[in-house]
Amino acid sequence: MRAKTDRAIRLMLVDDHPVMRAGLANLLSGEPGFSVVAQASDARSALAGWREHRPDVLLLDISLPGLDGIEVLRQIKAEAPQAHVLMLTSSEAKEDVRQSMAAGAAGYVTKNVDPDVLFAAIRDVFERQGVVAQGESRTERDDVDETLSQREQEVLNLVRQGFSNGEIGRLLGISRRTARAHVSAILRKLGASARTEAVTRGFERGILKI
Amino acid sequence: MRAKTDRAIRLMLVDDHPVMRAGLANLLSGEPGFSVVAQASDARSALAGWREHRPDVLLLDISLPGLDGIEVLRQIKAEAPQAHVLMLTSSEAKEDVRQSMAAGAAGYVTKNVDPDVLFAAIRDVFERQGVVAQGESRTERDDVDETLSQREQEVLNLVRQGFSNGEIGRLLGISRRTARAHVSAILRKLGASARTEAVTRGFERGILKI
DNA sequence: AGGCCTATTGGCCGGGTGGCCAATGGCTAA
DNA sequence: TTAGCCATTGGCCACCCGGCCAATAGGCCT
Repeated sequence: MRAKTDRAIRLMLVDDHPVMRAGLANLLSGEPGFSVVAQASDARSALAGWREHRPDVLLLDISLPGLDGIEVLRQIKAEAPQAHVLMLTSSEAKEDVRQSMAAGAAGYVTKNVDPDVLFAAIRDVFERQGVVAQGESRTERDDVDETLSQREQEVLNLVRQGFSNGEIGRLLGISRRTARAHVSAILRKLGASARTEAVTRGFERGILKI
Repeated sequence: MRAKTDRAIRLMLVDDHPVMRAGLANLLSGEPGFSVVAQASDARSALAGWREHRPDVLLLDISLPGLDGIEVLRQIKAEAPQAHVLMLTSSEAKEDVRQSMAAGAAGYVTKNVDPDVLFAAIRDVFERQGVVAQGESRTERDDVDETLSQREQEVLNLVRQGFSNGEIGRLLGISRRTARAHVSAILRKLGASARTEAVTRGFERGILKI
């Protein structure tokens, strides 16, 4: 089932949890065909390490100190569109999946899949390129996925801070009425009956981050 | 630095991420003095496995499908108060630390510590018993820690769902005015200026869970 | 016993909320 | 080009919010 070359697949791991990184490195090193050539725990060193080692496949976590993992992905794809990046994260939020795929991830695997699935995903990403093995999600809901516009996300981030419509208007340089219109759109799209519930939905869907 | 006995410390791992579990098991097995005797990925099998194997130290994650890891901890301490349980989780929320320690955890280690620290924590928990190696937290804030009362948490959980004070009153069988009083207390304790912000703070502090 | 926290309830009131009506211009996918 | 979404703005209006005033009662710690 493997490609023609028998060189091990050169991997780089990026995860902000040393325990997870060490465990993963151990796990992958024990699997024939894989070779962990670099590791990083934050965005800056992830980019530096990737440029230096140019791994065959980059395993990228989303929650990182400093820059977002997705932001790292964007930068890497910007300078090397053919890069193979496999998102490996705990986040089951649709929003993260959506953004990752939009940013050019070769795959998206949650940490609640079996190691075998991860191995297979890595091989697939390396050889064929593609594959979105997403794993079971227990928090996922099958809501209609109404995406918030840029402006609406901006407004939601002010709503979560407790700002009133008037304040939001002032902060964004628009009228109070317009802020209200955005909030109404947010409520409709998130299926919320009040701004308070909209904030909750925002967190649940991964639109808002802690 | 080790105890008098040279038997390996018998460990049980509970984490809902197979990748993390496998990695941890690998990592710990490679370290002399540790022996992983059992693993579990959910609350039910965690309790069953613990009863069967009675490990020297239980490494317990908090986010689990079904019951909370803290709930598992409570049940275990209820039937075996001398049990050594080391919380090993990604959560840096004060609330989780507080509840874990209150429930009798022997230690609390976040996954963003180095493996060596984890090893040391396990040994300490086993031998001396105690130790709260908590690791750096990047989201942690140095707020005053005003704890919400039971009733207030109950109210906050209704607030997050978008209920009005009147509805909360009806749902809890109290007057609208009383619900308001609780909300006011919540706002004061969380340093929020509006219920919307209170919800955000709730998520940030780990009082509310996604 | 006195102090402090919690839970409970009341009224007054300025300001905020969100649904409904309706309108404009820009941009994009079909 | 036509349809649809997006961002923008306006008024009307019933209802909700949260601060401030004040009060009663139980529990717990000193």
